[in-house]
Amino acid sequence: MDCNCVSDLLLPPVPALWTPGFAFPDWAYKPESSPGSRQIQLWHFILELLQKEEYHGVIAWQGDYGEFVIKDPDEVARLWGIRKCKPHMNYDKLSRALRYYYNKRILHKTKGKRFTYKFNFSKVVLVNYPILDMANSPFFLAQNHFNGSSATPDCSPEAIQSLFPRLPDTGRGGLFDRGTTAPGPEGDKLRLDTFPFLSSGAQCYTKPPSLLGPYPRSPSFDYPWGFNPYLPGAFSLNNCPKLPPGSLYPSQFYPNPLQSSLSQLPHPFSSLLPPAETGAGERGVAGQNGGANGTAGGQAGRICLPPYPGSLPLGRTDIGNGAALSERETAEANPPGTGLNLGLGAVSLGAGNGTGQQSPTERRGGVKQDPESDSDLEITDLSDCSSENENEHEFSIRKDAGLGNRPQLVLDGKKGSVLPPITSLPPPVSPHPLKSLMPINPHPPSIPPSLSPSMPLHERHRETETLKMIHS
DNA sequence: GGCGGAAACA
DNA sequence: TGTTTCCGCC
Repeated sequence: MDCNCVSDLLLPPVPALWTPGFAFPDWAYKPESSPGSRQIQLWHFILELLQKEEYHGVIAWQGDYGEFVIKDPDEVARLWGIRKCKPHMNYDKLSRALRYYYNKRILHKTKGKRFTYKFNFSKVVLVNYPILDMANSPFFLAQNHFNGSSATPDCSPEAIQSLFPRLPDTGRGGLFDRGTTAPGPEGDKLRLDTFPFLSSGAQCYTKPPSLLGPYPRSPSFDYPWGFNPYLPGAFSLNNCPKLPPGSLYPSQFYPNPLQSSLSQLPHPFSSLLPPAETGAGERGVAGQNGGANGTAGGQAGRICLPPYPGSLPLGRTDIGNGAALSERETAEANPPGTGLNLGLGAVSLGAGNGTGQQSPTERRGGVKQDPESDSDLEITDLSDCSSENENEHEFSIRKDAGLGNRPQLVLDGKKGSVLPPITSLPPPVSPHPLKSLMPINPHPPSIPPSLSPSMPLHERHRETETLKMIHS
């Protein structure tokens, strides 16, 4: 018998990149960091409850940033038990599981306050999040605030390294190049050979080319942390927990996304910026300076836009610039199926929908909330629980209503992007990712025929000399 | 209530 | 690996 328990039902029916609302992206289910398991983890379940207004009676943010109080421990335990098909779950067991997070520094207890815990968001985000978006994550940026001091989050190379355990340890093979420069802001550089998508030959860029259109992914890189930056939405802001407008999260904890530039980050992320980086508007210009060889002044780790002057419909993927686009603008710039809108999606919070909300008490009857809901938080009755993963299919092409019945690519149990219609795919024009940054149908360059590469060199030279004479 | 050890489990 | 279960201790 199928398990009507929520272990399957709660998984987003579509890649979270596409899921509107304050849904957690795929990484929240940790398929990468928990190989072989797509089961929801407790900390994420807690976050889910916290983001649902209807559960504010049982659990809610309270006190310092990241701090929450379990108002109804039994109910939270019951919900968790439902989710995990553990009918005998209770708060004692749940709290033991929460204590398990202490060591992992995902959570810690607020001493002196009953049933009160506090998230270490920097850890939560870091563990699951690619480094660049993490840098732009309001959770991460707000870490300073909720630490209750001006202390910076632990961004030491050791800390970063510890968060990417699959990478080789620090040192020559580590995340950071050390030893060649003195300690300090310039002392430890993210190694570009560890992040091939940051250096990629002669130039550098901030966008995974997949966001700009398909291209032949060859040669393929090995991404040691299991995160492929070329996967759709890998760098998308939509791929990180969204700031629900008017939501559970006090607005003062979330800086204006326009201010959420890397420059706000402490070392070592600040070193990722080109010098004198001030605003998103100048990003492209700065990018031209640093785009020539992937370094700036011999320093590694600069991130810059390619020196392509044309506007790119990048939507929200621009670091520090993405929020400048409204959802509508984003949607218009990247209509579905173009292959350009990967990682984009409407964002709204369930808390604001004002319709169809059920209290936890109402849910106890096992009535599933809004079947059309994108939310993965749909608590159902335990009575049909039999197994946890019977409905999981590791390899499949599935159709989901939310995607207009377009087939969704599912590889190795990991949901991928929606396959755009074949007709929408631009021709694979270049094996090099950067080439995809160029317009698909660029205007023919207005260069004199003498500079045409098809002309033999000596003829070109002669033509050039002729032109010089004419000009003089 | 809160903590952590330990064993079991999937 | 991430819990779940049990337990003794504070």
